[in-house]
Amino acid sequence: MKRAAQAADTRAALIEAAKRLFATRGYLNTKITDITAEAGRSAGSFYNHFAGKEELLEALLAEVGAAGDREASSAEHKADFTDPEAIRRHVAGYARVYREHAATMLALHQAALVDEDFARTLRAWRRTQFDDLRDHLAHIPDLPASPTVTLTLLASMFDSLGQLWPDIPEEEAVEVITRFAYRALNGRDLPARRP
Amino acid sequence: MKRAAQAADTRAALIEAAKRLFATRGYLNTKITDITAEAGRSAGSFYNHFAGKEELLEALLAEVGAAGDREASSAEHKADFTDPEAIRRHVAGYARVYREHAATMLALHQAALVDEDFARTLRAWRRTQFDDLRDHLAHIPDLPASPTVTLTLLASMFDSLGQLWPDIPEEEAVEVITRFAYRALNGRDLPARRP
DNA sequence: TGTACATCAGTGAACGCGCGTTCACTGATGTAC
DNA sequence: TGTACATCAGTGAACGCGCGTTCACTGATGTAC
Repeated sequence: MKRAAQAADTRAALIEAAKRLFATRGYLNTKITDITAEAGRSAGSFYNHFAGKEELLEALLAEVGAAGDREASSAEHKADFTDPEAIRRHVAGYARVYREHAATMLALHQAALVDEDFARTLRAWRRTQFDDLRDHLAHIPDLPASPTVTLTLLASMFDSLGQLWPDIPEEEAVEVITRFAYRALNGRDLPARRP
Repeated sequence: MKRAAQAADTRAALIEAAKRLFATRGYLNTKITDITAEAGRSAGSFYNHFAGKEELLEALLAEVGAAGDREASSAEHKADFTDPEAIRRHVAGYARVYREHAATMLALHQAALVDEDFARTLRAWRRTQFDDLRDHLAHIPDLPASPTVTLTLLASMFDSLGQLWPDIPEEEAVEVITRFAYRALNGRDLPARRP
């Protein structure tokens, strides 16, 4: 079975090359021949594995989706955002997925700008994220705004992880966003952390 | 002077057409021939006025820059973010510029993804915005994080205006973001508003 | 185990589409006298 | 004011570049007998 292994190697090499290039130049600026060159294969080889750049991105998204599912099922998922620890765990989980899949997330955002299919995919992910978070706001007595609007602002704070990292160590970024979010949601400062 | 007027007309028509298309399809999805068609001119006419799509975008940015300058000099610009009114005015000013130039801002963000020059322009704008805001944090006794990090998160909240609007009336969006920001910065709820 | 043939991953030159850009042309406006 | 020429905005067909995609070919791996 050397042939199948060879094919799998090439496919993996293309995917890794694409991630590297997406991370540095971005999805839109990366040509298919850039990917094959970076992977050390010929241009034509690409089409043995993917119908186009879109299909490659879908393969990357499948990886993230699988990781996200594992994430969701593993953590027992404290569900009350009046508890700072619940916020912290969420932000940390988000940070982990982000760190491991930054290139893919960036690529998805860029692809969504020019491709309606990926725009739909991105909206669907957002919706999933929102539905998960919505329950966690239930116990907060005095939200700063309606749940939906609060979620929008909360999500944009979570997204700023991408701007903080890697300028700032991950743990610190998580801590800062947690504190920011806790204050905004609950209208008071974070209580001192239990050790 | 009919000729100069004619040329100015066409230039204006191209700019307006571009704004409409940038707002609906985005900058990256808009072809030069789309713009000329929308403006009711021939393809070649475009190059009498702009060297390319980039130069047209720069013309749009010049408009926004001029508006922003007027903004900055007109408001006397309360400068202490322990005062909710100071936050509110800032957010409102930002909202006004955003409403009037949403298409241009969107186009700039998209252009920055594929064009290093526009990426620099965008970073420079961000820096200007930051420098303005930095002073306003000086009187806050207990910031949620270092000034720079706080600014990053604050800016991303200001940016969520673009996601709220126009789903939500501008005044309400301003109010919500103000409250969110006040809580996050000062660690307590917004005092009741003086009438 | 050996031979003959089939299959398949990979190659890279060639093809062709989409779109930015050019350019010879038109007709209207401006200028010289 | 009138005539002859110059200039300029606009036109749209044609050109050509960049890049995605194809395809005939190669050589290695797999299969049949």
